[in-house]
Amino acid sequence: MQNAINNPSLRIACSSCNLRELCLPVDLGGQEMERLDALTSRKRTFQRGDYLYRCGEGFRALYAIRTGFFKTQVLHEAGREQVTGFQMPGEIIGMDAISSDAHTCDAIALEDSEICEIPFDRLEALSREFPGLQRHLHKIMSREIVRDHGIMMLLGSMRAEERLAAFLLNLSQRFSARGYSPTAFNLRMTRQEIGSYLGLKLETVSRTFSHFQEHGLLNVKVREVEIMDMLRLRSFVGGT
Amino acid sequence: MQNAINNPSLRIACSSCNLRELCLPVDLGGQEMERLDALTSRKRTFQRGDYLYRCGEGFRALYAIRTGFFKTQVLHEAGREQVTGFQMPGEIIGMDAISSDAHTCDAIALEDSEICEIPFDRLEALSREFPGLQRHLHKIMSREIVRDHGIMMLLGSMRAEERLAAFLLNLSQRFSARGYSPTAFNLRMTRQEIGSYLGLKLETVSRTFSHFQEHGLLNVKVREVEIMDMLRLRSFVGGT
DNA sequence: AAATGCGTTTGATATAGGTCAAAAACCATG
DNA sequence: CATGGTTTTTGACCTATATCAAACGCATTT
Repeated sequence: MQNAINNPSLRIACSSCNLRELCLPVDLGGQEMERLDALTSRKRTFQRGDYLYRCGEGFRALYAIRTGFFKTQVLHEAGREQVTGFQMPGEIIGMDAISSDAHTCDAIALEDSEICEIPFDRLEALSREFPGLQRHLHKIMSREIVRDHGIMMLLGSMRAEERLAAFLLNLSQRFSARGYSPTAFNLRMTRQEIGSYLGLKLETVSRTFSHFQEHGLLNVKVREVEIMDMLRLRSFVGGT
Repeated sequence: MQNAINNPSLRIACSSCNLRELCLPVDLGGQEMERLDALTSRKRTFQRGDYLYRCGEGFRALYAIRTGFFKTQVLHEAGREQVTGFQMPGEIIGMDAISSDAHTCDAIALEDSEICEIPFDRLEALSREFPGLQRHLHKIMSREIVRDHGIMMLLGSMRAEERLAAFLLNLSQRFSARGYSPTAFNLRMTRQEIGSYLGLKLETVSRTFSHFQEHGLLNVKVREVEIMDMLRLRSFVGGT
């Protein structure tokens, strides 16, 4: 954990960040952008397995992912855990903690990653000055709510194949938005983690991958996924 | 649908609302409260089955429930629907719509109900002036995110009995916070709706109620529920 | 190269909850 | 208070997914 203020090499401004279009500064004007730069100067790096925050920790900041991959999970008694999301560059995490001033889930790096820390009180102050930023912050929180509703739909009323198809299409779309291939990517998470997220056991996830492969929808080689028939995969989710 | 501005009998100010402690104005100072009063003057009443808003409708306002009961649901293709929540007095709904300027779910009255409309642009303007209100709005949105994570946990990793127990305890706690009995209440929603919310079929919900009754945990008579053994019900959720 | 260890795949079997169907209870209306 | 429609309960049976178990693949260490 380094102090970025003393380490100029880690200072990457929002204004020059290549995730600008996906992250907090979307749609901001020049003056707003400058002020936001001042706010997000602190960067931190994480290795696979490191915690960005833990359930119960005090709330100070939101975090924008610059590079890498995280998962968030809520813990129930006795090791039962539920993965609530997988986050990738340009996404903001930590909003769960605002309501009680403490984090209500864990955030764990799935690979070596880098984040920008956004002190929340300063973000609030800035968003009082700039209505555009304020609205954007509200949109980010609202988007999280909408995303969660989608997962409820998935968990509450889809079969295993539909869930996995929806999951893969969601990843595909997010990779695509970041300039990566929508059809070939590799998974950063284990079958176990996918299963937890989708409300399935890891064996079911593995079997469903195999089914998809048998039916020519995908090529899967452990963590490497190639979508062969996007349309048919889509028809699974909306479909029959 | 009446215009409240022309109907003084419907003008109930936040400052004199008995839900003050649960709703938007919690922790606000005198001046903030007055300004909020001016903003929430429009009331609307709904009958059982009426839509407060529909998926796709443009976003204008958040809604505070004054009396009654609502459900929210997201629609999937071909009639498949997922109930995402049941809302009671003092709760704020509509935040899903901020992200895309359009509602992403339906909100439907489960009984005759009354709401306060809170125009969102004016709420944002006011919260730029009053940091206390701003933080409170953020907390409300964050609370929704945390709530959704709890439901994901429930849908992703609990068995039918645990789900229903968690559901009843949640209702109990919310009735209790509103000054009603935590042990005896009646359900405003059908078995079907409970099932949709909990990711179960209505028959399973009905059977699980019967099991609980056989084991002396509850007395159920269709919509009337009496919790007989709160501790044992709790141990179901955290439990075994 | 062998050994160790984690994650994945696959198979055989079990079970929680789904499905289908019918009866019973409840509710609104004439 | 009879009627028709909806909701709920209960039963019998079925299936999707879980569980248990073994083998396999791949990466890392010795």
